[in-house]
Amino acid sequence: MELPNHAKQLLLQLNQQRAKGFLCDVIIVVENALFRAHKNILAASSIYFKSLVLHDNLINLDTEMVNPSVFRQVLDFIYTGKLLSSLDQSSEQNFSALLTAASYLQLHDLAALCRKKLKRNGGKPLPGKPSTPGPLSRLRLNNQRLSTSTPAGPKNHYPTPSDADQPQPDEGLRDKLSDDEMFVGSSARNGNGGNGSSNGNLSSGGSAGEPDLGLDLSKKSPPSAGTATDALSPHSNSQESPQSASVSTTNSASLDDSSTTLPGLDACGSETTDLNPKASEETQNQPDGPPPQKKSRQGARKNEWPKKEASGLKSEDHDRPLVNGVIVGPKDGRSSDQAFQCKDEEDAGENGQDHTDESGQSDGESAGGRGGTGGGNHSANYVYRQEGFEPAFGDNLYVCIPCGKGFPSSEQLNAHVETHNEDELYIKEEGGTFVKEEDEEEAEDLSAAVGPSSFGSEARPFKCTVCSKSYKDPATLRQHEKSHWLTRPFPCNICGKMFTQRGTMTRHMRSHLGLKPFACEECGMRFTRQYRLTEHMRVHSGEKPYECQLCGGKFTQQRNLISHLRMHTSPS
DNA sequence: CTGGGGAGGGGGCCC
DNA sequence: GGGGCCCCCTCCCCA
Repeated sequence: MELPNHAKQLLLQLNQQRAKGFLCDVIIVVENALFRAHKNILAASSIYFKSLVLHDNLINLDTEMVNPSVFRQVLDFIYTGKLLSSLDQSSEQNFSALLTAASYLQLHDLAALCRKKLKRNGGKPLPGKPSTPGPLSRLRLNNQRLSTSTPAGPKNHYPTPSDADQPQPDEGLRDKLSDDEMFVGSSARNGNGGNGSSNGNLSSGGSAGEPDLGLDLSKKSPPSAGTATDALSPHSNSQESPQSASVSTTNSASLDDSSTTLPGLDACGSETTDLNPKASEETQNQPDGPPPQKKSRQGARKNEWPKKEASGLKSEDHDRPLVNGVIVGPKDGRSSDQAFQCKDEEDAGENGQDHTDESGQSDGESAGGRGGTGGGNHSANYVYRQEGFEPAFGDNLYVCIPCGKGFPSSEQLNAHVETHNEDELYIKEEGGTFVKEEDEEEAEDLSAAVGPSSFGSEARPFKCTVCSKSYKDPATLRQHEKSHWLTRPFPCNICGKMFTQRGTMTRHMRSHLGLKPFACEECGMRFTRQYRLTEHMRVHSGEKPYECQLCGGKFTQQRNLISHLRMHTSPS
C-alpha cells in the first residue's frame, strides 16, 4: 500500500509553508537578503546545511559564493527539485553561479544538474573565469572547515582574502570537488583582494575587510534559566559547529517568537519579504509564559515591532548597497548627532537623492589603527543634507565636512573627498570650540537634577584632540575618537547603517533579526537588552526610584523623570 | 482634542 | 566585547 504522490504533496506543502514563513526555524542571510526555511529540509538536502543548522538558527552565507538571486533559485530547487530558471536566469553565467553555489553548499544533485546543463550548452563548463571572483579558495576554505573537527580560527571569524591565501589543501575534501569545481582555482587571490581592501596594512582592529556578518548576535543569555526563556540556549554552540568559522551563528530561539517576524529585507523581492500577518499573529499569540498584565497593550506593542522595522527599512532601502552613504552629522556630542543622522538619512531617502552610488564599501577603515596616513581608498560619503544647512550651501547639498565645501552631486563630493588624507578624516569642529547651546544647558541642568554627571572630577589624562573630552584610559579615548571619524567603521550588513562601535552594530543587528534574549519572568515579555528588562521589571515591582524634586512625582524610568522635568522647566 | 505619564525601541558612548 | 547608562523617538493610555 502506497500513497501516490505522497512525497510530492508533502514537498508542496512544505514549500507553501516556506513561502508563508510558517514554522520556518532558520534564517539564511545572503548579503542583505534574508531567507526563511526549515532546518529539516535543509539538513536533508545537504550535509553542509545539516551541520550548520544543527546548532544555528541564523546562517550567513559567503556572499562571494552565492548571491541572493542565486540562493533563491537554490532554495527553490531544494524545495521543489526543479530548477526554475526564468529567461534571464537560464544564461550560462547563471548556471555557473548556480554551480558555484551548489558546490559551496554541497548540493551535489544541483551541481550535477548545472554541470550537465553547462556541458550541453557548450562543452566546457565554467569557461574562462568563474562568475564570482576566486571561488576556489573559498571552496577550499569552506571544505577545509568542514573537514576539521575543531573550528578554524576564532569564533565567528569570517574568511578574509588572507585566509584564502593560506595554502592548506585538504585532500579529502578536494576529492569531493569535481573537476569542474577544481578548475576554477585560477585565482589564488592576492592579499589585497579585488574589492578594495587596499590597505595591506590593516590593523588588528580588524574591522576593515572583515565583513561583520560573522557576528554572534545571540551572546546574551537569559537572566535566569527556565520559564519563558527556556528556549534560549545560554551558550553559543558555534564552537561545536564545524562551520562556525564561516557563518554567524545564533542559538537564540527567538525564532519561534513573535519577534522573528522579519522585515522585508530581501533585495530580490522574493517571498522572504512576505510578512504574513496571520502567521505573525499565530506566533505572537503563542503563550510564552504567563499572560502579560496589560495584555492588550503589550499585544499592540508586539505588533508594532514589525511595523516599525518596516518603516525603518523603506522599500527604497532595498535597493541600497549594503554599505551605503554615510551621513555624518556635526559631532558636538551625543544626542544631536543621533537625531541628525536619522532624520538626514530618511530625508535623503525620501527625496530620492542619490547618495548610494559611491564606491560603497567602507573598507580600509583602518579601524583601531590610527597611525596610517596612507590615505588610500576612503570611500567616505560626506553627504550632508540637513535642512538648516541647505540655504547656506545653495544647491550644493553635498558638503564635505572637513573643509565645508559644497557640491551639487555625490560624485563630485566623492571626487573631492579623495583629496583629503586620512588625518583629515576627523571632523573639524568649528574653531575647535564648542558652543553650548541652550538645549544642552537645559539637559545639563536636568541631568544634574536627576543624578551626578557622568564626567566626574577624577583624573582623565587622555584628552581628545578634536573635542577636548578626556578619558581615563587610552582605549576609551581611541573608542571615542572614532566618533569623529567621517567614516564609521562598522556597517550593518543588512541595512548598511554605519556605527562607530562594533557593539552598537551588533546590538542593532539583533533588532533586525528579532533576537530578544532577555525575557521577563513575570509576563514573558522579551527585550533586546538587559537594561530594558531591568527597567521593565520595575513595572512589576512597582518600584519608582526616580523622584521629581519639584513636585514629588515618582517615576519608574529616569527618562520619564527627565521628560517630566522638562515640563517644569519649559516656559509653557 | 490635548497634555502628561508609562513604556518599548533604537543609537551613542563611556566604562 | 559586553554592560550600563543616557538620550531621543514613538506609541498608547488616560484624565
